[in-house]
Amino acid sequence: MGITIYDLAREAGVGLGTVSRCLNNHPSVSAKTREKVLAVAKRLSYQPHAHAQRLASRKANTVSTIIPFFTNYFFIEVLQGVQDKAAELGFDLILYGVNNPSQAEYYLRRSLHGGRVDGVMFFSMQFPESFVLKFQQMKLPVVIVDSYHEKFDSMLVKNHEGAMQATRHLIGLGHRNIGMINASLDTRPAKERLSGYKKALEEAQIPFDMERVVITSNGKQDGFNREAGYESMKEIIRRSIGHNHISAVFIASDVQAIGALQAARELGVRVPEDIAVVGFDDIELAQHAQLTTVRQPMHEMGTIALQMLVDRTKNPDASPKLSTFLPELVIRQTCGAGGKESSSALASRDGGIELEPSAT
Amino acid sequence: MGITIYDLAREAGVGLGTVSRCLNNHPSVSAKTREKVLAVAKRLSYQPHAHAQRLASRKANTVSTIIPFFTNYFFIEVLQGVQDKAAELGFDLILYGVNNPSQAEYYLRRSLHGGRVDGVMFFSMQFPESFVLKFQQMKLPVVIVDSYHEKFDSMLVKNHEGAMQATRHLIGLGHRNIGMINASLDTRPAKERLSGYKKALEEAQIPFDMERVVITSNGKQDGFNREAGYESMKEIIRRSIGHNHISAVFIASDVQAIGALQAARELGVRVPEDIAVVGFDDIELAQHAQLTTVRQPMHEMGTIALQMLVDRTKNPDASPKLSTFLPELVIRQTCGAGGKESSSALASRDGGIELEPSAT
DNA sequence: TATCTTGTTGGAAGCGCTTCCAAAGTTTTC
DNA sequence: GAAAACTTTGGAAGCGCTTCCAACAAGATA
Repeated sequence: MGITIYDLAREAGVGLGTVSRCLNNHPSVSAKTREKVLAVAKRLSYQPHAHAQRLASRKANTVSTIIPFFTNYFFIEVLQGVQDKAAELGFDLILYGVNNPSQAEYYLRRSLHGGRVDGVMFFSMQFPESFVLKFQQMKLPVVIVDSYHEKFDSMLVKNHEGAMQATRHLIGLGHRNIGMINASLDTRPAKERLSGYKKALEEAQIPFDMERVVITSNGKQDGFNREAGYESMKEIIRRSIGHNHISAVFIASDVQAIGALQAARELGVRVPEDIAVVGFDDIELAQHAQLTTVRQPMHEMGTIALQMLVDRTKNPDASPKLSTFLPELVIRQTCGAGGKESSSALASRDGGIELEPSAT
Repeated sequence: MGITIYDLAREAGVGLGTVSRCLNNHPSVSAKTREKVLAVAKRLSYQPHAHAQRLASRKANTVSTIIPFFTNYFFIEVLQGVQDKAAELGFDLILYGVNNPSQAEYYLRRSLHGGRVDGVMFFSMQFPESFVLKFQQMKLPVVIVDSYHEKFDSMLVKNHEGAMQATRHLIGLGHRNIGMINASLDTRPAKERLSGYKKALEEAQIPFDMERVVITSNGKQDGFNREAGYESMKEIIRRSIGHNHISAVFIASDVQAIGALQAARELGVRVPEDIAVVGFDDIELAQHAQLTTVRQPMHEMGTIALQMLVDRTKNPDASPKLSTFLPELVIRQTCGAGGKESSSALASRDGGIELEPSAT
């Protein structure tokens, strides 16, 4: 069916190896020959057979992305970054959407064997210990995004610092009774965001009160979903009645915050007048809801994650790197600070790449 | 590195071909031999090398999905369906996110050559004529989702009918002055949804007035975005002042409707008391916004689209099929009909698969 | 001029699998 | 009991490429 390098070789009057070398920019061909071969390739609109290349070269030029519930807006935006970078480098992206842990393992196995991919990007989940050794033995690169494992390259947002910024901001606006809506503490982000919240309170010598922290981890995504936010906000408002008045909430994710705003609206509680709200993530929706939030540079995280993975293939034995991002507060209206729309604040990547996890 | 079928053959004491046949469920092996070989394969935890298989069998077991702006919620939900079905059939999914037409062509070319994929799913865009012949010559299956081309399998939602349902519903609630917020009329859905809106008015003998149709096709996604909805709603409300009072709007997509609701809120216009709203799509958010809308069965569309593509690979010469879906009205609160939350109305797939485009 | 480099080139081997063909084994038929 | 028919098997060929090695050409060196 297609044109092969044999055709090119015949047509250009050169040998088989020479054609391959021309096509792959191998140094040891004369400029003249290269030109001739490339011209012929162009004329016949030759396209290499991907699988043959991959079989012979033992490189897949493909990475897999293992992503939980990929309707979650955070992943989508990170994935867009990954996709853009992959396109730039000529990589293909295999998408493995995961609905439960056993599925994740299936896809890990699928990625591990069969030379299908050169590396795996593993998102936001605890990397299963039972696979650690296997990946190391196979020397198959892994980048863990939004989670951490000491044996692999990881990429994290400084949740603790982000949560501190958010809480400090509320404190700065004069709030003292600040609640938090969180998700399941089994997840790293929830834990870290809680600790940042605490820390900021402590700094300001406001006593921490677990009564003001509401966690609804119903159903999917460990509680990082709109319904959970909705329920939690109702609970916060309920608890807030009377003496224990809560005038502000820090919410662990924007999706939850969207639900929370809805709840407030339904109960006739005004935001920010009656209760100020700060979220976390800066998903696309946040801007429209005028939600003050902590921005994670999602697109950028995606591009860098792919780059890390590719770098790792070239340098498999270096020790694992941790790349951290410092998120940035984006002030809009739900906090009551009234920023109409903060200047296009882009989170800056902090500190570059470190060898060991930072204090987070 | 890995275990090959040679290892299996040696270990099981059978020939090379026999191993391959066992692994592929070829009928002509005795049950005994098959069992023996499979046992060995399991013991050595053999995994076939994907690229070798693909090279030898000339099947990629992979499809590519070419999707515009894949942060759009509609695509994400369809994609989830595709992904689920792909997992079930053991297919890999290559994701090609597109930001402009030339990129789409690049990915089409990439899909076309090199045996990379067995087929292409092309989403929501006009399939470029310059590629029609190429795909036909290569006999590479294409399924066009949410758009249409006579030469390929296509999958469409009956936008016209959906829009009629939405508009009729508003009429049924007593509204006479019904506006519409639409996106660029260069797109098929916008055109069809407008025509359904018109038709329903006509049925009820309400004169159609172009003054009541607002189109903001600023920027991306041909106007199917939140900002456009926001602006359009402001415009609708502006135009609505005085004699020309508009008491209801049909909005061409949920993302726009989300923006529109925001605009209404900001201007102090109550929904549904002052203005009733019906959207289109039923994205995840719609439920939470209590948006009455027209449900597209997105997940199901995805699974069926993949199935169509796979079927087509087995039967390349049959004439192109058109599969249409009848969307279904989901009544929530923004229309004022007060459905607390309609029973989990699932859109039903209508009429199955037809050979020629229906009247749409 | 003879020898050594260096730069280029052709093509065999091999990546791990599928598939085809011929051969061997088994059962059926007359 | 021999021929015919079917079942099962082994292994060569080939998928389209990369890579290695040997070979050759052309300068450089003495």
